[in-house]
Amino acid sequence: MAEKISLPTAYDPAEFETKWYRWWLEKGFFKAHVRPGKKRFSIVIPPPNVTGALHMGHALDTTLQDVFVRYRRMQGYETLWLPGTDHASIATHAKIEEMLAEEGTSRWELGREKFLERAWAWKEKYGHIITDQLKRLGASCDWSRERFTMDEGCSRAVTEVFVRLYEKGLIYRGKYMVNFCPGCRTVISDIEVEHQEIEGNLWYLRYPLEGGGEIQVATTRPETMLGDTAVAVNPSDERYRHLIGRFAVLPLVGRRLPIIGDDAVKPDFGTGAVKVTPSHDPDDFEMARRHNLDFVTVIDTDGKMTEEALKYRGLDRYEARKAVLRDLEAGGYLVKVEPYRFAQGRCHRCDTPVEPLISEQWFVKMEPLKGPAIKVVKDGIVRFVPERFTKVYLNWMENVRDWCISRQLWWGHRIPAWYCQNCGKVVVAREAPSGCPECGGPVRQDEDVLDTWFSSALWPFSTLGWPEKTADLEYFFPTDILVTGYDIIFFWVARMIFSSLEFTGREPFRDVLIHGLVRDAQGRKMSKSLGNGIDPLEVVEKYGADALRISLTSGVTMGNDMRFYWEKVEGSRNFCNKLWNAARFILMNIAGWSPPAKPVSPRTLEGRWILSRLSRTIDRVIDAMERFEPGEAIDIITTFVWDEFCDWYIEIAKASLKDPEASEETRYILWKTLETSLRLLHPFIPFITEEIWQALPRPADAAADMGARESGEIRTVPESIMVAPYPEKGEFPQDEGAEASISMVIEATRAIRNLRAEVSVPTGKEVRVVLVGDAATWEPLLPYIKRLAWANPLELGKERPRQALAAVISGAEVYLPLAGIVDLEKEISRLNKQVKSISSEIERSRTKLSDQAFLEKAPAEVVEKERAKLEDLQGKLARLEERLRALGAAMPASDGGQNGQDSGPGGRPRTR
RNA sequence: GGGCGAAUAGCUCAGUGGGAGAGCACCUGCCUUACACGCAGGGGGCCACAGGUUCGAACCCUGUUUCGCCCA
Repeated sequence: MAEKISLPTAYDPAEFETKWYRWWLEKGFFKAHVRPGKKRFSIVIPPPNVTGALHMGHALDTTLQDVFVRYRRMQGYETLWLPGTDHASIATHAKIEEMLAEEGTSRWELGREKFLERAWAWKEKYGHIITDQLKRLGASCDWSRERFTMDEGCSRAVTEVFVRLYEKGLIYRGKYMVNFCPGCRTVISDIEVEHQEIEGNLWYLRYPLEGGGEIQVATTRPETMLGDTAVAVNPSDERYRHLIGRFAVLPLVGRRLPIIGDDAVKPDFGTGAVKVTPSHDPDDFEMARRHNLDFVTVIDTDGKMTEEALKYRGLDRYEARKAVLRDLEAGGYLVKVEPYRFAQGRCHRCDTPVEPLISEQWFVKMEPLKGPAIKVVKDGIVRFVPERFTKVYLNWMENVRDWCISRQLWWGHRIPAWYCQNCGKVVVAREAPSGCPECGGPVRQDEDVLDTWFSSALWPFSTLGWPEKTADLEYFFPTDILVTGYDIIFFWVARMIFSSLEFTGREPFRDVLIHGLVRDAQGRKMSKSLGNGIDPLEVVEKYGADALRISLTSGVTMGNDMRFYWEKVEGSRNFCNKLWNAARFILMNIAGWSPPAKPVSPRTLEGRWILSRLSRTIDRVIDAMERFEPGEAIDIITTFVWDEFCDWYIEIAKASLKDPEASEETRYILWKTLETSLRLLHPFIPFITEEIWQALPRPADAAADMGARESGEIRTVPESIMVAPYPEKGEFPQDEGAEASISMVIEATRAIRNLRAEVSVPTGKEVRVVLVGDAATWEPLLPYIKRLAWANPLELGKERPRQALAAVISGAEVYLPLAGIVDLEKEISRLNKQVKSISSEIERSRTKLSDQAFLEKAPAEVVEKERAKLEDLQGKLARLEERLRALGAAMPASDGGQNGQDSGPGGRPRTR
């Protein structure tokens, strides 16, 4: 065994990933500059929660963004990817409160000021964790522009927006039915309520009528009966119509309840008569306003019963339910209980059942804002990719209700409203007023903060300096694309659109790329409670960031969910290893060689072929990228690199390198194809491509080859692949002749390899092969086939060896002569099998070509293709049958046309 | 109740009008000095079902079934 120099034969991403990231940062390649007049590409990151840790969703979102960012940057766009984090009001609040609870204290005990100190300390300590994790993935963000939703600039934008909306009458304060989450201890907006079907009960209650009789009502929430102020029926309901205008008496309480008629009552629900609790049900709230009913609040914001609940006061709402039911039953008011499925509203964040309550809150009036937000999408100025999400967006926007923006929390942007302690005047202002402008009395600021999404709605322009007219805003806004998951279209995307239109007069971005969720291998959502989440950093450590990036993009369709599989990561890593080893092979063979300054036009067949294939690959990749289909783009490149470059070109090149005539060109082609493939791949797998690219030799005058392609701008030699130009269409010539020839080489090689496998001739072992075909056509191809099929000697013969295995290909036959060991019977049956399958294909093709309608209506090129196919098949069949005859086989009862050559395309249809 | 998506090889998924594909898994043979994280070869599919449009349908239309998601 010859000594082997111990080169790293397998690729080890841990060796270089962090090194290159640090270097890119040092070099300032991520930094964007305002260059008026230059084409630019900008994008803002969906800011992850400061408190969070990176999960697969972030990894997917980040990878997709980085792919587009690096692609455009290489294409010469001045590219800004603005990073940052979100203060995540409720989520952070919960974390801090949890921490305080562990210390045995609470936010109430600490007070607002101290609480905020703790929160900021937490943010300073942990806020960079998630951004550091993004760096591990290779995110090429401009970190010099990193923002935080509660930093000074963003906070100023928030105040400005609030004040302007208030002054325009688009923000108002009022007492309405809102969703209160007893778990988070704050009001939440409509979209933060998740409706969940649960198995509950429907209780039938008997309410005595004044003046005798009774009326039965059904409810899923008996404890709220303490707050009833009416009983309602549908006015067209014959059963109850006569009762409208009379009164019922509320059990346990004794209140007089008017019986009213309202169309909102569904006659088929329960008994058709419903109790009306205006303070604790949104529908009842509306009904109460229509009928001027009283409001009695029996549940407070802790989820406990109020004074109005009389003897039940202080009880938790579910305890109260038990107590009320017990008393109702004791009083004979409970008629029956039925199991009943209904939708319960739960808090998006903590899953606690929300409590509908009447409360004074701040709202954004949506009616005037929604029109432009609908128009900009309908007009195609903002486009959703995939397109189907347009409908989701429009449907929501068209039915949007006013947005409750105040939250009973401390961590966040405090509402810029002050109340006069004397006259009660409300002052909304950019700066804290020193006193009441009306009466000079002392003022106190509103205790509440704003919904987290209020600030993130401004993200694309607040981060660029709005409301100032900054150079960044001028140059980089509107941004180009937004990449995010379908789960936050309403929370975030929609709100950015109307906010941006209102305050900048422009759309915040042009294309909204919506991706799906990363699920676990069983298709379940990854979640903390299930414990089925996969830490992206663990994947990076085991397989490298590049492998993770491939497995998150490859074969994935925008908008569809995907599953995470370790096997897929492994396969992705295997591709990296393949690329690595191809590079090793090439580097070994071009050691000491310098690439020429100018592109070389290849003269060898294989050189013309691979550049042609490369050229087609570039076309397809660019098309896929422009259609926002990165999953398709990466597959196109990997297939080219693995299946064409490595499996065929490099194998051919092993011989060409030894040929003095071809070796110089072969080195060039190896280098050029690798170098171009690396640039194609860079947006997807930045680390390994940089590592290899840096090891490649550069042309003496690289600018001539790779730079200076944009008129008016002379580029210096790129220092890094990330600022090297992305391959362009038309960069390499396409050569149909070379492609056709190499296709023949491949077909012949495969046919021979099949025959070898048929008789277990091991790979690499040389055997004699005879090829029968047109000499002028095949002669130049023989050297390739000889090597690739280990066919030696490979004879271009006229004689067909009898003792041989045969295969028929387009325009030739190949024979594997094996004197004495060919089992004639077996060979005949093998060939007969092929006759059968070809015959049936011929049959199908003929039927098609004899169909007058097809000939007339199908496009000429389709018909022509079909004719060529039939001709090829018939040629193959004729030669197969000839072979069978030569072997002395009885002709099979094949119907494929013994005179294949005679029955031309479109020949008379055969009937049977 | 309304809307959307999915249904294609054992598994995970590509494929939007013209010869059913990939990766993994499986079977056979190879450590052919770039790569065993590999090479060569192979098996495997009434493209959910029923209609329709079309010369031609996995693909377009209608309906049905199953699963999932969103909205109310």
